[in-house]
Amino acid sequence: MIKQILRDHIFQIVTALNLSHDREFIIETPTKDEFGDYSTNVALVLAKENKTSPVKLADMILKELKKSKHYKKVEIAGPGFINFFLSPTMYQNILWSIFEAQNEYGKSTYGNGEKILLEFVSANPTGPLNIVSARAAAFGDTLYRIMKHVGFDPAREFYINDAGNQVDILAESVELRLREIQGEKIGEFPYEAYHGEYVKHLAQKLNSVEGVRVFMLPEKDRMEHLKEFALSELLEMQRLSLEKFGVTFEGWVSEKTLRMEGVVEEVLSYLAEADCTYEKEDAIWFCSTKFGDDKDRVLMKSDGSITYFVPDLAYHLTKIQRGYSKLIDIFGPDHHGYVPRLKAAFKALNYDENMLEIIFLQQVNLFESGERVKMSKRAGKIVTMDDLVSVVGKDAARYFFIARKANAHLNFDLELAMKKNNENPVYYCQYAYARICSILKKAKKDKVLPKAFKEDMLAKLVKPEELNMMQKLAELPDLLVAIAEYREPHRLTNYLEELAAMFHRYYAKYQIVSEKSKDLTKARLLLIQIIKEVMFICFELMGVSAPEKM
RNA sequence: GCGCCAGUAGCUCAGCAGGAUAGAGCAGCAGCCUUCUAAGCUGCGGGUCAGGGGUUCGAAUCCCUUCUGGCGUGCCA
Repeated sequence: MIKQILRDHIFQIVTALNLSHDREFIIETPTKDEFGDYSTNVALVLAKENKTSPVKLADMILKELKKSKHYKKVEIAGPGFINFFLSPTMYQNILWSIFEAQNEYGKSTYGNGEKILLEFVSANPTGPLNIVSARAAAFGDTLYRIMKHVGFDPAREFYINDAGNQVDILAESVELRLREIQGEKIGEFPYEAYHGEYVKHLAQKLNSVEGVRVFMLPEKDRMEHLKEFALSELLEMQRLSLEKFGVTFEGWVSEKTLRMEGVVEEVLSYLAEADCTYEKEDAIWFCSTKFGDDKDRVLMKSDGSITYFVPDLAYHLTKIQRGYSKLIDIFGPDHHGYVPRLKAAFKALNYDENMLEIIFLQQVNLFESGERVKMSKRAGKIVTMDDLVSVVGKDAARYFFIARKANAHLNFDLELAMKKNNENPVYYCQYAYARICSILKKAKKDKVLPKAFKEDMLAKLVKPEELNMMQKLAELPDLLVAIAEYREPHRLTNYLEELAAMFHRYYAKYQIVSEKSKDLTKARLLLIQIIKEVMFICFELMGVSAPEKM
């Protein structure tokens, strides 16, 4: 916001001075206060192409900048940086515009309505969602919300792997448990089967509804029946877990349905037409190595069944057909090897491979009393998303998951997430919000809260802490754009923590409702009202609640 | 072996897209409630940005290389 104003101004000057300006310059907020509120490297960057020294060039630009009233001071520093010290009036104007924007603040048309498909979670419907899925859900959903806020047209999708091997094994696992319940000796439960308790629960449920009738069906029909039953149950369970987590999807796409629509054959024929398939050892292969993959991949196995890859590729093609220009897949850490073949297929079929963007989330390690919590999927010992949410709550879980950048391992400290003090960043931020609400409430009760805020009330805000907060508040729109563009939601939690810290410090140092000056009180109440609104937007974008009382 | 990701304070992590003397929180030590929520605030110490080379006015950031850790490398999904 402010950066854009400064950028435009500099650009105007550079053009007016007839300077060559091929290279990009930046506006940044310096780490040190003495370097101003903002600074630019424009003179450093453009010196060479204008055949002059950075300091001389900075001097030329500075002369023009000084003509403006927006700046309290502009100066040259170091090797040729130009530092800006903004006037309080400029900050006050911006603050007022934030107040007027209300919940619309930070919204923009940056994304130009570009249709973006975010696919995430897409877990196998063979068990409860685990914590990596939870991370994906929090990450994908927050990214969705932020992208939408800055003018993209994103959609969330969950791809259901309801066909194929894993599902067969699921059905078999349920059948075994069912036989067990009905008193049959099944011996040792097979190694590959699903060992989780939830399989027993499924079997119990089926038993209480249908009992032995299940086994009156012929084998083939019985397996279909079991599959259908288990899938719908588990899918519903997953959907509920996500809903409790505040995550919904615009679309649930079933692999089985895709297969029935004949897309598998289509994809095979496309690849064949592009002359990218061949037969070997009774299987049909895709020569993905021609397009950068490590090895060729099987499309149709020697037993005539299809690999996971084919319907998944078909699914991706439907995304393009539905008009999405960017396909973002959010994957867990165990899918690295899968990307080259997808990209290879895009190339083979003459689609721009850059349409496909993969974000990898690294694994999540749970820690309890400094000890890593061991999980084992086969033994059925996984900490599920529901477990986590019931222990630490939705707010802490969502917050912790987006607080780290995607491609870093996430050490999830369960105790920290449950703590209710300033060590826990979620509470730290929420507490700042609740404090503001409390002050506003009290001000209203004491009849010092103005009926309507007016812009000129802000003139009283000149303390450095106040100006710094205004600057921080003004950063949000640029930040949201950067988050959407670089797919880095974690920067929002950083921002919120910084803002909360600024407020807590301010609160400790200054009295907001003061008997001495009514005008100052009004100004400060307006300021915290705006902080509240901005914090609310942040919480909303993260899917974390903003409590008015704690 | 090959591929992907990571390595920043004792610990957990930021570092705004190449900028000025690298920042928080926690842990440690010392303080602050008769005052709008102490679920808070203030002060002090703490670094070979894994090592080495390169690119340039300038590198934690970009390139090369070595080391360490995690993950992947199915006719599983």
